[in-house]
Amino acid sequence: MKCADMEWLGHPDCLDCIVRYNAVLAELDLASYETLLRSITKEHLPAKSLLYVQNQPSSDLFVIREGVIKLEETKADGSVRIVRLLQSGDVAGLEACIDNGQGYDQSAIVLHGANVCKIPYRLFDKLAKENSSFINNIMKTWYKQLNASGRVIIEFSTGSVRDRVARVLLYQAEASRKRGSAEIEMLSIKDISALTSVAYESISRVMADFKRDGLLVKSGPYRMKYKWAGLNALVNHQAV
Amino acid sequence: MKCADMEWLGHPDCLDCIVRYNAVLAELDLASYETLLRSITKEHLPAKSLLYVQNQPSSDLFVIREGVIKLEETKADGSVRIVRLLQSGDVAGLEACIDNGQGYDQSAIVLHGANVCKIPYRLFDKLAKENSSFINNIMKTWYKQLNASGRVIIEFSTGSVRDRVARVLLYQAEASRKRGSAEIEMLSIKDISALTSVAYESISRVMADFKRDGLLVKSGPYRMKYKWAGLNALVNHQAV
DNA sequence: CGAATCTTTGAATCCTCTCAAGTCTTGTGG
DNA sequence: CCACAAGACTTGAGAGGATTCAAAGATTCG
Repeated sequence: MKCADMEWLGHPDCLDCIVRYNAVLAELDLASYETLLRSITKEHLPAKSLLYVQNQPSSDLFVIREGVIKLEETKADGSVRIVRLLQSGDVAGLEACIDNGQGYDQSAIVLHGANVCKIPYRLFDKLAKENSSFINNIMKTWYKQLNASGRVIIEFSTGSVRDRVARVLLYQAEASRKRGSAEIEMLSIKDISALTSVAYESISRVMADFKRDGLLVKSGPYRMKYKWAGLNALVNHQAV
Repeated sequence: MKCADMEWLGHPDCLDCIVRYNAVLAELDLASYETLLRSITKEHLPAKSLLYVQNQPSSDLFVIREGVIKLEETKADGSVRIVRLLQSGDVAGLEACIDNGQGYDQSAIVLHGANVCKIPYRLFDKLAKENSSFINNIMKTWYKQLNASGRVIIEFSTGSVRDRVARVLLYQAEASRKRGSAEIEMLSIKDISALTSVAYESISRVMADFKRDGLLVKSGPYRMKYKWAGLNALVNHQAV
């Protein structure tokens, strides 16, 4: 589905999305906008589809609008690890653009369905050359995102299993809160396992505890309601 | 010690260092170089001194020439974690410059003594404004550094204690190899503990094993010789 | 040389993993 | 719309690794 078909130009959603989340395009004049927006496609991707594959030559970057995307990295020894989770507003595949289409660092996999905007690398590159502050802003945003998510990953990889799972849930909850929702889109137990480096059976046990304690209540397929305060207390080792 | 005093201009060491490691200044003409280099100071810092402190307003960035610097982050609950190790050629404090002097993300602490080049943020900023490709290059370099070190940190945080310690040692060994040395500047057991989130007693036990097996031999204060092949085999779970 | 700090080592406990056997979901095809 | 197969999740029990607490032994630096 082409942007033009969607009346992207001036589409409040789009402007809001790109400008707000990347704070990048504010300085471009409208003509540049038009060029930019017309070659962006808006796509719906079903569960388990691939945005891109690790090491493959890169041609696009993506802005996530809805849903959760996991970035999986396969190491030399064949083990797979989720190194980041992307949600609404996050950008996927920028590393490849920065590196001139040399290849993606990870594979990007849709969890339970997602809406994304696909931006051709060529466009990105052109825009970067025409407007030098564009790439500076992108880089700053990207740096912050990378830095923040790096910290998150460390938190998912340390502490007791209980703490780790609680932190993953809180991370999910935080994103859902921003969208004004009281539900989270559940990661599968195996995904949480790949994210935390914990055996999936152990995750299952902890999740069962959380449900017993009423911290989590299933509210639909792949959906759960959560108790923010309770999870927070867990992570900070306080009484509820 | 001012740059001018050290005959920095044209100093092969300096050109080599900045140009080679950051691939950033190559495009600047010599006049720009002169402005730049004169306000850079070269400093020797003793063990345990601070390059900067977390959250303090930032005014400088640093290029590490010799020695090891640890970046420590204190979390809200008071716990401290080493989130990165910097060695020769790495850049410290760039995040603060990108964020307009808003404050450093971590505290940077010298381990056993270090030589660094201190670059005022103002200079950096000025240069960035005068030369738009400057900051792009810096960002690319920085992105790669951040990305690589993020991956390293994950490796330090997962797997058995034995694996983690071996990976830390290998990481150190790799840096020492680049300098053409067969020794590593040892981290203290507590530093390794803060880096791997493992109890320091457990680290001690593993290190004792390594010494018993001849993988490590003490060669001076804070110095050790290492067996590359043996450590590698450990991490990859192969026989030696 | 001596105080402070860092490291080693032991033993008991606790946590997490592994293996194994079920149960529950989800989505597909009749 | 239901039934079934495949995959996801749960739960138990035992083994092993890591932490903790405690006390003694090295190092380093002034």
